[in-house]
This record gives sequence, structure tokens and C-alpha cells, in this order.
Amino acid sequence: MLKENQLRKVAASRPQMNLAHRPAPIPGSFGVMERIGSQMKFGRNQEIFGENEPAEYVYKVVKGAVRTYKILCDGRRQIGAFYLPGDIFGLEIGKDHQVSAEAINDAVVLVIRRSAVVSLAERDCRAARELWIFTGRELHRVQEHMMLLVKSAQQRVACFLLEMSERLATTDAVELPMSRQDIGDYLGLTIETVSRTMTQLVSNHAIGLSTSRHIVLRNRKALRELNS
Amino acid sequence: MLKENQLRKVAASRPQMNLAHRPAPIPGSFGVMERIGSQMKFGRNQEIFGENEPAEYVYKVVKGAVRTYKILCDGRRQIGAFYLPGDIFGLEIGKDHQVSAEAINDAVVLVIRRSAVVSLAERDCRAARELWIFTGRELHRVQEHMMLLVKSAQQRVACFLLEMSERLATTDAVELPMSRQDIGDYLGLTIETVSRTMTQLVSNHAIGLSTSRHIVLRNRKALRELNS
DNA sequence: CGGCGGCTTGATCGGTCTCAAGTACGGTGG
DNA sequence: CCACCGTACTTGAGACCGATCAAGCCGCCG
Repeated sequence: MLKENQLRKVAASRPQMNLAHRPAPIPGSFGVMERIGSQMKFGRNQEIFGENEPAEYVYKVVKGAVRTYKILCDGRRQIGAFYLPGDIFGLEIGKDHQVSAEAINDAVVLVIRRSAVVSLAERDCRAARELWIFTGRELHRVQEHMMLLVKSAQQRVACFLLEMSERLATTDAVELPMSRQDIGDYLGLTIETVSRTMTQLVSNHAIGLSTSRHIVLRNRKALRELNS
Repeated sequence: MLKENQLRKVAASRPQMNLAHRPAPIPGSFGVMERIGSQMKFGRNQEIFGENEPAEYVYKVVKGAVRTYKILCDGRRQIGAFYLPGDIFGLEIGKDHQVSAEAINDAVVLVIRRSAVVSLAERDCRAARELWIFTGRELHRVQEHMMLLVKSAQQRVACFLLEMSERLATTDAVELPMSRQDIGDYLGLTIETVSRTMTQLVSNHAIGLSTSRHIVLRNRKALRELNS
């Protein structure tokens, strides 16, 4: 697991910013981002920023998916969050990033200077309030994630699938952008346990698996009731 | 564990606010709290607010200690944080509290109307910024707490002791305000595992235990190196 | 002194991890 | 079009860590 990650890191190189290109506004919070931000592309597993690096920019996913993570002392990787199109990430209160961020697959990300956001908030109370609300939502998300980590493997996987379904599916079918390794590192489980648990859910008729990443939620109620 | 908690709850009754008493300012963030807040006392295990109740107030510990928690579907209790003198808690972005809060021991808490804080932030960008920074610190704290929950029992307990020592000790001796049950519910471990782990740390000469709550950090380096 | 709550210790159980092997799938080259 | 390869995923057997169940201890207070 460590080796895989290390390899990824070596492969990742810093991209040039395409500052010339001013994209059209996209709906969502931080309206300012769309006006003064610029777009960047990142390849699969490419690093977007690293832990402890200066937090110079704020990011918004346009296309693709992004993971943030920390590496533990024993080499394990704990994924802090998955960010999907429309999600903002990388906004820090302090000087440096608390986590690393990588593209999960080929991704397009809108980038804006943090200083622009912060200085706007110093003049405009409504912008400041938006910052506060954004960070509050992150806080809520991390609290929920923390609650996941003290549950059983079945409960964790079920919650994960329900969350992903809500975030990126309109029907009962979900196309997961991330690998079993990513899911395991998000849930604090091994890939084997994630895989076995998925298999159990299939035999319980709670989900269907056509390919390993294409999942059909056959019985949402059963999934929810695992966390009764 | 559930029973114990239920009993506590039954025992707890809603206190009257002492709105007449205006305490003298106390140093710390949210300077406004000391000017327009009022003090309340809570007995051991008394509820301060409950999950899903309207978040009408923001709180600051003056004396004693407070825990916030959620009850899981299987009856376990997950403690989200311990708040010690000087700490602010209960500030929500949304309408309702996301967690419950109880006094761990007899505690004095400064209370201020949330609406006063929020409306101030609407006029004063610096106040808005303070709110943002406070929530950002909470976010950072929860992220660290989440990282704890994927570590081994020894690592969790060692981290916990180091954290408590930094927060409430000036020397190597720490007087813990909370029970083994509280520690277990904070670390996602049972009381038995917490107790056994403490015993191990004693035999490793990493800590000393005169009473169960009076702990001496004999070898901080060893504790830190458990998380190498 | 007795009783009770909080803590410790012991024995056993069970869920998840580890290590190892096997399988499915997508891409690449013949 | 198929053979081959590498990567991702699944499945199995056994080990291990922490949970559970049960008993005993300590300190405090009536």
C-alpha cells in the first residue's frame, strides 16, 4: 500500500497553471471563484497539493474526483474525503495544507488564490459568512466520517455506498470513481475486508455488482437498517 | 454503558439561567462573550444541551470539564470532544446542535446567545473572521481525533495522555477529570482495553499511576514514539 | 464496617487483518 | 482477432487484537 502510494507520488509532477484561460461561471457557492479562478487539469493519481505545503490556492472540482489523505506512521494511508464535481476543497484557515490531495481519475479543477478569498472576506461580511459556513460544512462532514470509523465493517461499507449514491447517482445505479484501496483507506478497512463485505451485501440482495465499480443499490432500506 | 448514560440523563434537569449575574471579562477569544454573557453552573453528568435541540447559545468553559457526544444505534456512546477551562463549545453553523453536551464534573460555563454572536458577525468582518477561525480550529481538532480512531489501542491511549497533559498540566503530572468510560468512548475502546493499556504503559515505565486519575508522564518520548 | 461505583485483571470469543492464491478485466502487441 | 500481460479485485486459511463476560479489588462515603 505504501509502495503503491510512493510510486504514485514519484510519478506526479507539478502542472503549469493555465492562468490565461478564464472559464465561464459555474453555479455553486463561492461565486467569486468562477469569475477570478482558472482551470487546471490533473491526471490520474497526480498530486494537487501536499501536506504541509503552503495553502496558496482554493480548489473546486469541475470534472472527475479528488481524494485528500494523510500517511500514518506505519505507512497506512487515511483518506479524509472524496471530492466530486461541484465540491470545494483545499481551503485552509492556517498557512499550510493539513492533508495531501490527488486526482483519483483524470480531473478538471477550478483554482483560485486563497489570498483573494481571504481578503474579500475582510471587506465583505457576506463573503466572510460564506467562508464560515463552508468550513462548518466540512466540520460536519468530518464528524460524520469519524462516527463511521467506530462502526462495524458492514455498517461502514453500507454508509459509504449510501453516501456515494446520494452524491453521484440519480437512479439506484452508482459508478464508483475510486478503487477498493481508496474505499478501504477511507473507511479504515483493508481492501480484502471491503471486498468481502461487498460480497456479503450482494448475497443479502442489498446491492448488485455488475463490474467491481458499477454498483446497484437493490435494497436501500436494508443498507440503512444496518445502522438501524 | 447505555444504562449508565440513560440514568445520567434522567438525573439531569434543566437549570435556570442566572441572567442577573454579569461576570467580569476573562481573557480568550470571543471577547464579546465576557461582556454580554452570563454564567451557569452544571452538576456532574448534568446535560448542557442535547443533540438536535435548537442551538440557542454558545458556551465557554470557566471551570470544570465538559464532554460532547453522540449515541450510536447499538447503544455505544462516541465522545466527540472534551472541553476544558477556556474552551468554547456548542457553536453551530446550522439551527440545531449536532451533538449532546454534559458536564463531566461540577462545572461553571459562560453562556451567550448565538444570535448575538451571529448578528455581530454580519456587521463586523473581524468578528466574522473570528467565527471562521474558531470553526476551523474545531475542524482541525476533529481531523486529528479521526486519525486517532484508526490507530492501535496503545497509540490511541498514548496520544490521549499527551494531549491531556498539554492541555491541563504544567508539570509531568496530570489529574484527569474524566472516567475510564469517558476515555474509552473518546478513543473508541472499551474501559477494559483502556485499563489494560494503561497498565502496560506503567510496566513500560512510560507513565506512573498513583490513583487511577492521577497520571505522571515518566517518558514522554516513549509515548510519542509509539506513533513514531 | 458495609456497600457501592469505578477500576483492574483473567479467560474466552469473534471480527478484522495478514498472507497467499486465484480470477476478471482492460490494454497492448502480434 | 486473439494471446499476453499487468493491475485490480476476490476468495481462502490462519493469526491477532480488542471485545465480551466474569470475577475481584480499591477507595470512598454513609
